Amino acid sequence: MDEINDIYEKLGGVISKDDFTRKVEEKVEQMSGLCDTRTAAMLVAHDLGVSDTGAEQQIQKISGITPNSGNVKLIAKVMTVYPAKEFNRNDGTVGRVANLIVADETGSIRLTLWDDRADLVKSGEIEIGQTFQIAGYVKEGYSGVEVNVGNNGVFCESDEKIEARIESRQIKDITNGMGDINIRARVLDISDIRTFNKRDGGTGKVANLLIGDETGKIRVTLWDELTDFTQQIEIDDSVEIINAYARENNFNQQVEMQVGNRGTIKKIEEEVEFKESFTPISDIIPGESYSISGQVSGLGEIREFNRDDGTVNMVSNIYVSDDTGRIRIALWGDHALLVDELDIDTNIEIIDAYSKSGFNDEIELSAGNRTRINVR
DNA sequence: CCCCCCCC
Repeated sequence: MDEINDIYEKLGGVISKDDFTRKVEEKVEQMSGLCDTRTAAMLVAHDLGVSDTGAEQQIQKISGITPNSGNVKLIAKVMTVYPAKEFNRNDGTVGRVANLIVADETGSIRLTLWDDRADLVKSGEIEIGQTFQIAGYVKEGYSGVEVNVGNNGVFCESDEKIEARIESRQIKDITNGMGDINIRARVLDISDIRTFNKRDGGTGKVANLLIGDETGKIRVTLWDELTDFTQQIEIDDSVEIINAYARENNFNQQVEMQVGNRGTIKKIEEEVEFKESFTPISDIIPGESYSISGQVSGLGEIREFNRDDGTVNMVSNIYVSDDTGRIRIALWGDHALLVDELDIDTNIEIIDAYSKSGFNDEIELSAGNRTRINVR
């Protein structure tokens, strides 16, 4: 308890030493181990209206934290808790590390807890929604600026009311290599769950969503347990994704969002707006993905064919016209069956079809399994 | 780490 003497001295006798010690012990108990004695003493002093306890430092708002902020003190709410991990140090001891995302009213930041503090994650004592007084040092981590809290830092539950803000990115601003992406968006398409063999011999699961906001749309890849989420949502639901990262896909060079074991996705009540943008048929050039809206102006037959790998598929061709032109659409797989339901002049939207130079060097659209077709 | 861009 000697460590709290200097704090008691600063109180100038507003309380007896015994009462102060008792209050500190109560505070430690209240915090159920989430607070060390010294920090508890500072909180008690603060409760008594004495804030000049020598360790007071201005509370830093998260939006103002930069890689050069050094030691910072903040009060923030836990938004995401990642599992604690153990690792072996060179000296033979076992280190522990855990990450959180915390937020205040100005933004969010990654918090890295070490050793004893990481153990609080492992023991389940840190929950989403709790608010903490935090003191740590800032450094540039592999996915951006983060606050590190080791054994010399402060990590202490606080009853301060924090209006936490997770800043959502807009889809148009997502670029290759970006990390810690938070986004709210509308679900436009949901894939089946596929399984695959991992390099290490295990089995993995993968599923995709297409999501959109006011600024665009992007494909999202969900891995392993997160694929179950595709069973819990429907098209036009809105979702919030926390901590995704963006990577360029290596087969068509599109930037996609990945949600791995560090990310979360959940349904939200707020409805995110999305408006499909349709390209005039005359503006279509080969090698891109397009959405068009028009009327059916030609109908072909369903045809079965064998692919090189021996599998059987089917295709039908239709033509669609708008005010600017007319284009052939190849409907692949199940889409081929649609010709039986269409008439000339039926209004149709072909969404996310791939353009290429086809038969007779004319540009055509391929409606494959990532294409949606609306008939109205 | 996973996958459509295939037909005549």
